[in-house]
Parts: sequence; C-alpha cells; structure tokens
Amino acid sequence: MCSHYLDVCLKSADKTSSPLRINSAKIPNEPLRPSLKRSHHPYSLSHYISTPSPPVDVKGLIQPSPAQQPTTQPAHTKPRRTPSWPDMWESPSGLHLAHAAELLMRAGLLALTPRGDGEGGGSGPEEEEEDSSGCGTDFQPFLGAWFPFSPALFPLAGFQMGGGHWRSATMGAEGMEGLVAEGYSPGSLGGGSGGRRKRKRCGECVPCRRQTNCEQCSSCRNRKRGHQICKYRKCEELKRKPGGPGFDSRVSGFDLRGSDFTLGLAQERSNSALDG
DNA sequence: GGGAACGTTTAG
DNA sequence: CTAAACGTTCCC
Repeated sequence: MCSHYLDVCLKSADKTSSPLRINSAKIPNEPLRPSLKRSHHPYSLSHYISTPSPPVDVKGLIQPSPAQQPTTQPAHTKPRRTPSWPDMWESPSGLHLAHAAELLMRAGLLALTPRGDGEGGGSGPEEEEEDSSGCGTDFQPFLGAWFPFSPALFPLAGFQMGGGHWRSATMGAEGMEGLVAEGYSPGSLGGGSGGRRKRKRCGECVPCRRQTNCEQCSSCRNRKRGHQICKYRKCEELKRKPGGPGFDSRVSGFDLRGSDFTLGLAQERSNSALDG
C-alpha cells in the first residue's frame, strides 16, 4: 500500500534523472530553503506507516504527566527508535497537535470518547486499529476519539497549518470570516478551484533536494523577470496542476511541509487514483 | 501547449 | 522591506 507512493517517487526520480544527469553530481541531498532544511524529521515515512499507533489519552498529552515528559535524546542515537508520544505531539515537522487538539476541544469539535468500558480499555497492545491502511489520515489512535484527518476539516474548523504552526482563526462565527480574511475564498474552502493559496514545495522530491541552480535554463537566465525557480529544481508536486489528474485540491491552502503528511496525502491520492 | 512576463504570496 | 518563488495570464 504505502510503498506505492515510494514506488511512484522512485519512478519519478528515474523519469527526471535524464535531464538531471547533466550535472547530477552537484545534486545535494538538501532542500532549498532553510525552512525546508528545518523539516528534517527523525522518523521516515515508513516508520509512521509501520509503527502501530497506540491509544493515547489526549488530556494527558496536553498536560503531560512526568512520565510523558519529553526526554532530550539525540536523534541519531537510535535510528529507528519508537517515537514517544510527546515527540509526536511536539513534532519537529511543526505539527503542534496539542495546540490543535486543545482548540478543537474548546470548540467542541473533538469529542473525547472515554475508553475503558470493557473491550480491554483500549490499552492493550493487541488493540490495533486498521490504521496503517490510512497512512495517517485518521487520528483516532492519536486523540482517543475518531478524528478524521481530512485536511478539509482544518479550514472548516478554522485551522491552518502554516509555517510549521497551527493557526486558529478564532473558532465559531468568526471562523469562516477569518479564513476568508486570510485569503481563503469560499470556493477554495469547498475544495473548488477558487483558492489561490500558494502550494509548498514538498522538499522530498529529487528537484526539491537539488541545492544549486543550473544557471542555464530559461528560469535561471531570466530570474529577474521570470520569478521562477530553476527548472531542474521545480518541485515535482508543484508541476502537477491543481485540479489536474491525481491532484487533491485539499492540499491548496495548506502548508504540509511536514513531509510525512505530504507523503501521506500523496499516498492517499495515489490510492484514490488506483481506486478509480 | 509551452514559455515568458508579471502579480502575488511567503519567509527572513 | 526584500528576495524567492508560485500562480496566472498572455503570447507564440
């Protein structure tokens, strides 16, 4: 399932390798912007996919118990360590889930379903939801309640993942207005083509990982007037037209720079593309 | 349809 | 404020 997207990435890399081969020796394994560089995540996509998500008490996460306090641990000591939940909660990719959950709870959008009425209380290790198939699109195990992680929910709920932070557009009546004020057109909120928010480079594809401009393509030569990034550095994801085949308009307006989420969405898209 | 030019957004 | 870069429009 989830390896499908990786296959796509690999194929994409192969596909683009021919023009890139010109000076592929100069291709670094770093994204362009510092902000993208900062997105280094201690865990790979496959880690999240393969690691079962344990049920978690969300209140405990918002107000972590001493046992849950993050421990300062070098990221490279254990390459494939099991992520502790405080780590996930204050993710290096900028997904401040605790903040999001708190705001959701305030807004009454996040109904906490108390566990423990039989059925093992949700603490047994055998309680593995069919989560892996969703590739992180469902946060039920994260938040202790069914929390469909459809990105469409976040504009509607007044959230925006931007610049590595969760922004709240003051829940309630102001929510939609706040979104509109932030540049969301009502059409874009509905997933239409009205949104004109900039998409972000994925930071993961081969062009994104390229660090130097070729200085020879039209974009490089015409940078002052063209306002375009080097053709060989143009993100594969951004090359796809919004609304085009395989494109999920929900991405528009979201800063999914947390690459794992981007990968998850891409996975979701590739899955849906396969389905129909 | 592809590329150039320009408007606009975003991050520092 | 400025630079970088995405989105849109126009031209070929």
